Formats: sequence, structure tokens, C-alpha cells
Amino acid sequence: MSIQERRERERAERHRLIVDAAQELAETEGWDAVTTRRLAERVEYSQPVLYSHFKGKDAIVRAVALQAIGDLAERLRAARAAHRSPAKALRALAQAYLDFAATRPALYDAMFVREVDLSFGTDESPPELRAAFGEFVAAVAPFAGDDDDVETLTEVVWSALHGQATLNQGRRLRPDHHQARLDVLLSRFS
Amino acid sequence: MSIQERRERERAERHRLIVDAAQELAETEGWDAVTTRRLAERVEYSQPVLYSHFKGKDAIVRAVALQAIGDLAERLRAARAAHRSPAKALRALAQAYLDFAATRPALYDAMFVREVDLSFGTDESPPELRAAFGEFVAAVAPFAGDDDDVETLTEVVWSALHGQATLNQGRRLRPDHHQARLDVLLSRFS
DNA sequence: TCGAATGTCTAGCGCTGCTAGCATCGAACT
DNA sequence: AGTTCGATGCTAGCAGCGCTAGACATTCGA
Repeated sequence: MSIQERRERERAERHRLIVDAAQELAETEGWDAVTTRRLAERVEYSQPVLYSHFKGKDAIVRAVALQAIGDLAERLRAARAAHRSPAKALRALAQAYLDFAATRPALYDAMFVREVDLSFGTDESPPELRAAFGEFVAAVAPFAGDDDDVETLTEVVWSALHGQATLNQGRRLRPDHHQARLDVLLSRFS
Repeated sequence: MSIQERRERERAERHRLIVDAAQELAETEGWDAVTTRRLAERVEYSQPVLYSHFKGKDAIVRAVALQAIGDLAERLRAARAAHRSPAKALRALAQAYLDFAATRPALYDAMFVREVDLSFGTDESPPELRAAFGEFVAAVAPFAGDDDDVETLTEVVWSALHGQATLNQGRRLRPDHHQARLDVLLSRFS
């Protein structure tokens, strides 16, 4: 069975290669530049090979998004864990979230803006997604009033940050006021 | 000069026809269905005619977005003006905003999600945009503390609503909790 | 060693946004 | 009134898109 194992290993390796190439191409030149032809050229295989690994281009984007969400979850965890005070922890988490969106806009787009059929907010959501949302819940929970549903409150905070992230990215808010906007938001929620 | 005037009238008419057709097509079948060929067929002209009116497809999308923003501004004005109490006025405006996003997702996308080079937040912004933002400012201003910059506060509230609108639309938040999320948000800002 | 199976490639389909170049038609001038 | 000329809208086509059918090696198991 060693031959089969080797093949599976090579296959997994190539799978990773495709996802990484797609991510790099998206981050450096934007998603418009991620065409099946350019991607195939990057990984030095022909186009149809991509389709033996993924059902279509959307599936590749989804794989990149999922990987990125895992990365984001880890950053959120680290930011939150670095502070004992709930207020500082929430601020650090929010800052880490906005930083991620600002520095890696293409990945952020794939995760939370582009239409990609990841199931959100259900028990069938991928673990990376549940982990990321869990970090938000943990950071927000200390500020829930007695009447507040924690999950709802978390969704509201996340949405508020998401709104700032996307409108910033689209240059639809005044530049140089990022910090002020985050301060105002946090002042109302913590 | 009557002949020239007639031509200009016909040209303006056709301009309107193109924008309206694009809007209708986008609203009924989504932006993916808005191709230059289908659009040309709708207005019963050949493709190149579109390019004598607009620099490219992006310019058509921009025109649709601008028209829609004017419409949104009017709805926000009406919602706000219907209430004397600042709290009720803000709630009505927020509700109108989210309703618009939910019922006309394609237009909302063109306005605030897709990349269109409308200049936001500057003195050169189109009047429709300034009007819409002005409604937000008027609704939010009564709730600004002494230390708050009104414009910043407005951007924060708008971003928060925008976040809810887009995440709702992408089915990234739990359905059936729209109202609860709006309530939580308003409870913290008014 | 030979047939079967696996894996990869070339070539091509029906789209896309966009444009060069050619008719056609009406206004204006002799 | 006849001719010229410019404006206007058309046909046809380019390069590139996501995706796939079918041919071609290459490698495996008997």
C-alpha cells in the first residue's frame, strides 16, 4: 500500500500548493487576478488539474477563506489572552480584527464579503468559524447586561466591526479616523 | 437649434433607458445577469451604443448606484421626519435603512459593497450621497455626548447598520434575530 | 509482456467586456 | 435640387474567462 500512500501524500501536497498559490495571488493582485489559467500556471500544472482537486473556482476561494478564518481565530485568541481586564481584552480583540481586515483585504473579502457558501451560525459551521466566533463571544460576554442575549450582543459587536472594516476598505469613511471610530464603538459597548 | 435640442433630448432619454434597464435587470436577476449584451438587447440597441453613453460597464453600475442612493436618502428623510422624538426618529431611520438593504440587495450592493469609485466623505461627494449621510447626521446628533464628534459618531452608527445589513444579506448571522440586533444596537446609542 | 487503469494534457465551447471599421442616413451647402 | 460630409449605430471580432470532452502517456497488476 506504500505506493497509494505516496500518491495520496503527493495529492495532498498539490492541494496545499493550489490553495497557497490562490491565496498569494489574491493577496498580491486581488481576486480578479485569480483566474484558473494563471493559477494553473503558478502551480505548473494544466487547468483541468485544478478541477480534479476542487469542484470549481468557488471551492478554491472557499478553501482559502477557511484557512484564513483559522488564522484570524488564532490572532483573536492571542489578542484576547494577552489581557486580564475584560475591557482591554475586548479592545485588543477588536483592534486585531480591524488590523487583519486592513492588512489582508483580499482574504477578508473571501471570508466575509464575497458570496461563498460557508454555513454561518449553525452547528454545522466549520470549526475554524466556530472558533473565531467563540473568541468574540468570550470577549463580549463580560459586558452583557442581565437582559442581553450574549449571542445577539456578540453578533451586534461583530457586525459593527465588520461595517467599519468594509467601509474603511472601500474608502467610504474618512481616513485617519479609524481609531476614533473604534473608540466610540467601544465606549458604547464596554 | 431645435434639431440639436431634439437630439440631446433623445440622447438623455436613452441614457435613462439604459440605467433603468440595468437597475431592473440587477434587481430581478442579480448583477451577474447584467452583461453588456443582455443590457443592449433590453434597450433594443447594439452593444457599442452603451459605450457611447458610458465609459464602460462600471460607469453604468455607478449611475444605478447614484440613483439608488438618491432614493435611499429620500426614504431616510421621510422616516426621520415622521417622528418628533429623537429616539423614535433614529429608530425609524435605522429601520428604513435596513429595510432598504433587505428588500433591494442588488442596489445596496452597488451602493456600498461593490467597488465603485464614488468619492465618499469629501466635499466632492455627489449630492445624493451627501444628502443620505446628512440624514444620518441629523438623526444621530441628538445622542452625541459633549466629547463626541458628531461626524465620527455618525460614521460609527452607519457602519454598525451597514455591518448588520451585509452580514444578514450574506446569511452570516442567525436569521429571525434581525429585530433583536437592531434593538441592542439602538439601546447602546440612544 | 500485455491489457487496464490512472493521471495529465491539448483543444475547444459558450460566455464576458470592449472596440475597429464599415454602412447608412440626414443635415447643410452650392 | 443634387451633392457632399459628418454623425450615428451596426456587424464582426479580439483576448480572456470558467469549465470540460476526449486524446495521450505512463504506470500498475496479472
